[in-house]
Amino acid sequence: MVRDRPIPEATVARLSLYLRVLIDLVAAGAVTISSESLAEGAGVTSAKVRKDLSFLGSYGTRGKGYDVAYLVHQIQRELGLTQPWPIAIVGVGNLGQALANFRGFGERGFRVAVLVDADPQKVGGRIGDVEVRPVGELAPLVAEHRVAIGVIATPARAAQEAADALVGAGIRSILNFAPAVLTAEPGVTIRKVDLAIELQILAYYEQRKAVVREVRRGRPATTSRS
Amino acid sequence: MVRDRPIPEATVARLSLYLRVLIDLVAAGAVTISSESLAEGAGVTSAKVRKDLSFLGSYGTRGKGYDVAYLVHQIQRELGLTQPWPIAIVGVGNLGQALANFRGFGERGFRVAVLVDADPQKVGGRIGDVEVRPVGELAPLVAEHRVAIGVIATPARAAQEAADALVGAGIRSILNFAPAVLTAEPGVTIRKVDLAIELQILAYYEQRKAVVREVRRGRPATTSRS
DNA sequence: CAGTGTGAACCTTTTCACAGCA
DNA sequence: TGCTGTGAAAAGGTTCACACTG
Repeated sequence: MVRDRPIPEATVARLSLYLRVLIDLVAAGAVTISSESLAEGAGVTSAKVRKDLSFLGSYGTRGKGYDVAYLVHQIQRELGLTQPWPIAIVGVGNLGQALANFRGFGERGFRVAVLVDADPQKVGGRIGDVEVRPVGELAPLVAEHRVAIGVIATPARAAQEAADALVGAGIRSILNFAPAVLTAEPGVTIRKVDLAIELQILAYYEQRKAVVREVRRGRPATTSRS
Repeated sequence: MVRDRPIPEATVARLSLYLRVLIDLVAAGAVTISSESLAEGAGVTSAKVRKDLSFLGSYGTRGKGYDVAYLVHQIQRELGLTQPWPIAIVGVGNLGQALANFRGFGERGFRVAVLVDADPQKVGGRIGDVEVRPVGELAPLVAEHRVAIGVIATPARAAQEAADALVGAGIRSILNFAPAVLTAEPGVTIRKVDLAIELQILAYYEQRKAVVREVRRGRPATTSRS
């Protein structure tokens, strides 16, 4: 059963992370794990782990830790990963191909079921055992494969069109990799991953580090606001 | 000058987003913009825009809005984007190639200066005008091109090794695309982008939507906690 | 008077610290 | 005794609402 109260988004993201660590632990033969060890494996604090897991219910044993296999099961159930999700990718350029080939998806509950591209040159090609089809065929393909999640891997200028096509095909959950802000009717969830933004955040902190180094080297620290 | 107080990370991420919108506006010939319009273009609220921009100082004009060109300049300066950052990518598989070819980087202040791969088969290949070199040559290449930011696009099992190589080459800021938790000495910043996690978050909400639809269709709502 | 700049309220998330249980 | 589960406190981020100004 799914809980009435939704789990905080920050926790959902980490549950996914714990799942990865736990699956490795199962493979390594571990039977139980403490919040401390799981935290170390996931790169977070143990208090966070315990609080996060408490949203699933009380599955730990005081004094011992958590049963690894059971925890994997509970997290998968909560995240809706009991069966693989078929996904559709719009845009088979470099990024689309990388995503279609990404083994991490298969290992973590997703299956690339549909690939479409607006470029007729790309139609007919194959990635793995999936053939690239024209965008126009999206709706029947989505229906046929019962796709519920779409991924946009087009250039920015084609992204809104791709989103419209996905929504038109009945998809209500979209992951957008194009650097563009997309709009859709209420009820459609759009998440974005902006690769350049991630780099820019890094550059911001790198720049700060450089300044700190410079200040340490003997320059007076500035206190002014401009 | 860089502010003594760091800007909140959430704000840094959005500044980057505003920048993209503003650059488009400059191209379109806009001279001033209100927080309202910028908010619409970036997909956020106007209060957020104003609060975010206030971290840069008071660059708006009451009653009119912000000078677009000046704002672009200020954000670039704050984010450290006044000159392009040379970056190094470790791993030239599907994802590494996609990243190396990603035009968004070039447009947003980054330049792929170094590409390395552990696979001798891949060494010698070219992506754009950059040749793929062996991982062993990372240190001199990083020094030569003054690279300060590294990107890991290897499979998970090779990611820690890639991180060690980058740190050994003097890099202190790393963006990790491999689904693995990496460790490095203090002073090294590691950010991660986990493509599968993003999909899993989406799947979680999609699953919840499905449950809500089912409940609406006549099933009694559950109130139990398990 | 349109639209910025910003305290204050509010909400979310993290951290703390310890009671309670195996 | 060791480790979970969780209230309570703290920190971080968002939204509100309005004084202020060009």
